[in-house]
Amino acid sequence: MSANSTIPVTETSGAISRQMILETAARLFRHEGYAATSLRAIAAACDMKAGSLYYHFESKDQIVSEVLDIGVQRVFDAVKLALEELAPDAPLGVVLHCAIEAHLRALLHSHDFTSANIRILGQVPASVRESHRALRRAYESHWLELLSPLQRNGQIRPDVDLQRTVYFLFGAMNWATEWYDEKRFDLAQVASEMADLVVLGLQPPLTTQRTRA
Amino acid sequence: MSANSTIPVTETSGAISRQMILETAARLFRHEGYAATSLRAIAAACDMKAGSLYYHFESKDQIVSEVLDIGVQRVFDAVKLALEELAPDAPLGVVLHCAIEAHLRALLHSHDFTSANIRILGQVPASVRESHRALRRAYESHWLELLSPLQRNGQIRPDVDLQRTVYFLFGAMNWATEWYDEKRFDLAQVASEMADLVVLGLQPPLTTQRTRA
DNA sequence: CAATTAACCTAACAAATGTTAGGTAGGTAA
DNA sequence: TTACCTACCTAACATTTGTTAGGTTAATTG
Repeated sequence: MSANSTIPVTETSGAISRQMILETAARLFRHEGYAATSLRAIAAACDMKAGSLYYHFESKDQIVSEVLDIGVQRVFDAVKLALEELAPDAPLGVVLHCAIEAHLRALLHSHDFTSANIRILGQVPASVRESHRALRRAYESHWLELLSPLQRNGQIRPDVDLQRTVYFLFGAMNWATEWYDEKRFDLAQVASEMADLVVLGLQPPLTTQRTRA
Repeated sequence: MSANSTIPVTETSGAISRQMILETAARLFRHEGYAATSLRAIAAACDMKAGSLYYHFESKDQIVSEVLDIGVQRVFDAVKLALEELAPDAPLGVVLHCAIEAHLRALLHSHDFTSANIRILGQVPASVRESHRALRRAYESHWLELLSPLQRNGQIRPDVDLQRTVYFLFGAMNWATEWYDEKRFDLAQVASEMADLVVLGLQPPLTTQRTRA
């Protein structure tokens, strides 16, 4: 944390390596799974040897633990940032579309951390999963607090259970890691369709379309 | 396949063992993941030794391959069976509720095969995943053929992309393996809420509720 | 210059892995 | 009884695993 006066932006070589290890681990975890990704494979992809990883991390558990946390944090930050740019009285459709697109973009485009998170959460040791749960809960709560005023507002049917709705939404979004292909789909359009489905439903409107609540 | 005239229903002891191995493997795969589940662990849970598994199966790949196929087939059969009991002109809400509940029930209650399927699909060797894909495609198509006439019917908005809708639905349903707890939730109610969300959407109806299309 | 430190490597360890070859107890059939 | 077959077991194999102890090199610091 000490300021370097001569070389201002350069991180230490160790911090760079550490970052590369995490990114490599995330990529391998995502594609091969947790147990199938060996420390030797991670090290080799970083042009290192397995033993050297222990200079930066205490154990494999610690590596995967950081990967998991970074994964949620990235989506969390992306969604928060996107929502901050909205007007405070933005209607339900706009809010959901914005949040969904931010989540999907962080999940599918930006980094391997988020995809890895979803894929391997069920495979890591219980202790790792346990210590990771608080962050996931916090992200879940953020969505609840996003929808809650909109229901009090009358923009969401009062008989809708928001907790379950968030589960459904997370499922629909996170499942995209299984089928989304950036060559075949347009992310913005996928986000629009998902928001429309959730807000409007499948059934056609009963009255003329230009009605305003 | 030869008929046994004296003991009619009894399967051979080998077939019973084979079945037990598959069920045990499904349970362990589901909870521990693919790579973390050793043949010795599967064998021990069956009161056997690892080498004996090779009397019934050629390899670990073959075991996991059968587990995957059984997993999809169970949901497939359950959904088909449930839909057969519906009137051919049943409205969208009823059809979806019926199919969703059948899928969720097979996924969450009946067996470990379906949960294992979702959890470990991304971890198995590519060759196994490849040979398993046809069956998954078939199940996906079944849902498409379920919704397609309803859209031609006018019960689904014409601008909805059904392919994407099925993806969203699968995600919402399959994600339930991550949060569903049979002590805390009622499966029938969860299915109802999900069907309502997809059919009606979150927003309140614009006109009086007793309108009929 | 000497001393120190950061960032690796080498080489090994005990344990666990999928898999195989060959053996064996118990029932069935001739 | 004899022969055979089913359904296992034993014991080993070659790898691979996470992890550790100790060594090495280059840069930095005093």
